Amino acid sequence: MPELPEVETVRRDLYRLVAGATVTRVRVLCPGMLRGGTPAALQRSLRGATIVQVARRGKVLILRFSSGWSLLVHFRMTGQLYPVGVGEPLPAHTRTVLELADGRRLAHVDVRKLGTVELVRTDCESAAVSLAAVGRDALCDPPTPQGLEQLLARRRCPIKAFLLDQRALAGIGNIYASEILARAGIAPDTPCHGLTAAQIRALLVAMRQVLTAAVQAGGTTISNYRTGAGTVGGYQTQLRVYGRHGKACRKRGCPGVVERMVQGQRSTFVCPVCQARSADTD
DNA sequence: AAGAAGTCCTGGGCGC
DNA sequence: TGCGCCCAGGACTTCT
Repeated sequence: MPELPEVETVRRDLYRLVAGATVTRVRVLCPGMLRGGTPAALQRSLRGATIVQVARRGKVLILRFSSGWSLLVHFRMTGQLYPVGVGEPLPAHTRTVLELADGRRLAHVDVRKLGTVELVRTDCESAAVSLAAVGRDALCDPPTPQGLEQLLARRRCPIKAFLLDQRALAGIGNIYASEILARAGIAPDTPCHGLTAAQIRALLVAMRQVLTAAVQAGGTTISNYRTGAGTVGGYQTQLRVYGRHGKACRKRGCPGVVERMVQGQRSTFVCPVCQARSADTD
């Protein structure tokens, strides 16, 4: 479940490992995952081109090529992207392969095929389908407390649902939404418009702290996330609530036991002590 | 118009 | 041992 810290880790690894590499051939093994393009168009646009930049917006990874084309990769649940060494076999569930001039292959692996790959001209990136509903980046371009307050005042949905909505704030998924709310001490089902100014400031601080620490740790590996170097992340050992139902809250001195609840068909993990609903938010 | 619910997809875990 | 069921959840579509 790659979210912002995982995609950022992949971005940094790929920049280090494949920037400057030249594509000699593109193999599309699962055409159904392509968005707005054909295997032939990928071949025409990327063959002979050099990877010049690796960027990210929200959870979307952007490979920019010297030919003036960009490849937008969304990992959804199980996507991975990493170079495979010369002579090594392609991993199971490889969906797209960029063969490189030095013999390595940049493999796009996705067990569940929920991810997407979109070819778009670099000068028209903002018009891409993959970026159409992507708002400002939660890590690199967060709103001010006043700006967030204005956004939240208009929304009546639970704050957890707001954090998962990529149109407002891009990059946060189910794991980090739980973690950010735990750190901020906010109950996930608090209606957006019921948050106090102090809670909104705490939310922004928690968001920055959690996302920054997760990027530093190389992301969270719960099931099959891999970094751009093919290794596992390290943030799973620092998770405060996610996946820890029945275990003690990790906040120092807190006697709470983490609970699991279902909200919008998604698991949410919460410490009932740190994240107690205040009486006036109902 | 906003929010809720359904859909896609497949490996792994679980119960019988 | 093996079968079948259900779960994981990001984003899109459809419904209310």
